[in-house]
Amino acid sequence: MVNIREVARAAGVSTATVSRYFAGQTVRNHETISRTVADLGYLPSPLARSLKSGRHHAIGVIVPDIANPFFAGLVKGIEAEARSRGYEIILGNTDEDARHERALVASIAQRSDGLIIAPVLAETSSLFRLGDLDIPLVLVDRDVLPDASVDRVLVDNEAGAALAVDHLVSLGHERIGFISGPLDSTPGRGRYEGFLQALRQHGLDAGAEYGAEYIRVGDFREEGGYRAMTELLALPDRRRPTAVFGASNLLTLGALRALNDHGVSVPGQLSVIGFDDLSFAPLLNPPLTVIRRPEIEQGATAARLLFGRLGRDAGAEPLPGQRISLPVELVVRGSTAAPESAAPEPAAPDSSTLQPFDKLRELTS
Amino acid sequence: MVNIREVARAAGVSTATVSRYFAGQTVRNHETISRTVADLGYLPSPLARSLKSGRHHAIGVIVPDIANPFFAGLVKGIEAEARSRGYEIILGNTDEDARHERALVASIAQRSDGLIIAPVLAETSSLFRLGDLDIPLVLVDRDVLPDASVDRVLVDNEAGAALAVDHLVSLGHERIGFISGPLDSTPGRGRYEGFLQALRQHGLDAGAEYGAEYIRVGDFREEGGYRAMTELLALPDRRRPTAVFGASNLLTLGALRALNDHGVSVPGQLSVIGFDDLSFAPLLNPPLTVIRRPEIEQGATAARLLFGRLGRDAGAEPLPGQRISLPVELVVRGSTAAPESAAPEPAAPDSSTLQPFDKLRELTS
DNA sequence: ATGAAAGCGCTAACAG
DNA sequence: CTGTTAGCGCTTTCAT
Repeated sequence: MVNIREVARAAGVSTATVSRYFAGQTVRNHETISRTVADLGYLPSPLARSLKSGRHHAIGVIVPDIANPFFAGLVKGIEAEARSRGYEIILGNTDEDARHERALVASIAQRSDGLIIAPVLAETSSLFRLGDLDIPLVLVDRDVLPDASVDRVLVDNEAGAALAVDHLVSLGHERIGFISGPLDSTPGRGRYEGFLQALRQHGLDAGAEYGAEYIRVGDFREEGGYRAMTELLALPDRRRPTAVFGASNLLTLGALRALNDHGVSVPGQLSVIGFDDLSFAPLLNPPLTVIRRPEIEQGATAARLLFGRLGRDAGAEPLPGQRISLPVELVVRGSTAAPESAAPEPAAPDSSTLQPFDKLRELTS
Repeated sequence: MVNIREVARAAGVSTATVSRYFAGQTVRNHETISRTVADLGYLPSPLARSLKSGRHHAIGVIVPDIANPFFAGLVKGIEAEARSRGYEIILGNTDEDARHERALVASIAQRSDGLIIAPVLAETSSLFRLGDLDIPLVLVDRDVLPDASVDRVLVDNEAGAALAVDHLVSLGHERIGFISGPLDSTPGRGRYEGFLQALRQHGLDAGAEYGAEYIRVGDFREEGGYRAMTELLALPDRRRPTAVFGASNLLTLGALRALNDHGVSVPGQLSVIGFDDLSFAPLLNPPLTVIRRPEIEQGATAARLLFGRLGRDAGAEPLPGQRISLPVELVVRGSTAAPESAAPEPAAPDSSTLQPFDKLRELTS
């Protein structure tokens, strides 16, 4: 690797002049230097520059699972925004593991100028001390800290859940199952609260009894969705829900799989709506009705927030932590419809309808 | 940021001793140093270390589209493997743009010890000079270079395509459409060749005429799949294919969307098989039969190959470029079945069958 | 406009 | 085992 000294020597100037040349300052031997640089194929070492300047020109991005389409989209949005400013992306995948996350944050924070992180779902107590970081931080998707000095990009989970309930109620549903995410995470909690509140607003029972029957709380994984749906299907026939709201894409996918396996037709026997759109949601069986949130935009927004802080002088007065809430929208596709009882021809449940639920008991025992 | 000098002073030793302490060498004042480091919260600067050692402890990963599930899985596999060795991942997203790719390679190569790249699909001439890089390189998924000194991790595209054809032929199909990727890319070309060869092996016509009718060549994007499928559907009824093989996940998804839009039932009127599995393929309408290749494993393999090179002494004799081909497998789900004509009751095509194709002409005009 | 020189934080001879 | 010192490649005063 050719360095600045060799260039300086070959061009007959000092290293300082070559450095100034690269800084865009006017130098006498512009031409000579330019040619020498090209001849030697010289490139300034980013490492040495960083050591001198104290800036890495890189930002860290830490997500729970890059293979989850939501986070992949998030990263894509961040990458584009960072790249356009000449910044590198250092990627970390926590696998939804708090210990792992702590290690990643420690390691990546040392090599970047700022961090965007979608924190692991876990008790607050087990969380790394984000406040200890000495670089700017932007939290995405999940809000885990009371610390006022970090930015956050979230979506209006309450409004999203309410949108889902409104939609189902307007179709005539009254027994609505809810497959919830963990309540100690903001998305999980927010969608849960939004669900209950919307239910009450529609004058539907949302008491403890309702919760015990129709609400299943789990993690955000597909397996949890499968299990929750299976449990809901196991309810006595007359009390089983006519619609189900899945609190995340994976949860909903799991529920769909359970429905498939148990031969329950959607939306014929049961309507399904999910939180989070997916590129392939229109191709699902049936096309999935969802609450959509803009994942790429969420990433881009987080990046812009971060660069806003990075651009400020070190001496400037500290910005208070911003909290940006992105809007969600209802996308109606084929998986939601009026409940059977509300159909024009209220066909008495025949054996083919009942069978899946009977079969179910064996499966869940 | 506290540095090594402050630690040395506080502990009453020289910086060299502190450095040795961190290198795991035996030092007299182990205890004192350990305590001082903890008190001051000292962490060695990776930047300074790298400048000194010449190693970044980071590898670059460049993919065409991180939001594509295949590449997301690939990155996940690489990340896990790198992380377990204490290496950082620097991520680049080319958006399938050769110019963009060149810039990314130039930028990322300067900040990492090795590169794993799934190259953009483009004419060879427009490719960056990978040979010019002075760090190890592993090519994944797509093979673009004659250069013998780089490693490659690919899958057996020919065998995969043959697997798909075998499956369709065994079901009784004889007019098989093929939605191909670009022929100037190895995956595109390989699957194309495999398709044709398998056809011939089954004694089916695979001449120029066949190609003109049943083979549609495009890019690897969903939109291309949609268009190709639309064109295939526009063929005169008696000559239209009874099955279609999509050369990539996006291509197949696009084809499925076209089929949906035109009201063609799958596999009733047309069987569909795709290259690349997807986590949600079982949930598609209908569950998609695919040729599966292991994306996470492909990423992990690429990373292992790269670290194999990184671990070698600079002086060691250069390893020849390895070429690892990972196996593919057929996963039969619901989107493939015997053709209509082979069904027990060969129902004469009625208007409902014809309609979509008639409607089609308007749409494609 | 330019060069000499100091220094970012660390490691590795070298001499003890 | 330990301290002194040079130096990784660059930028930036400080003079000139």
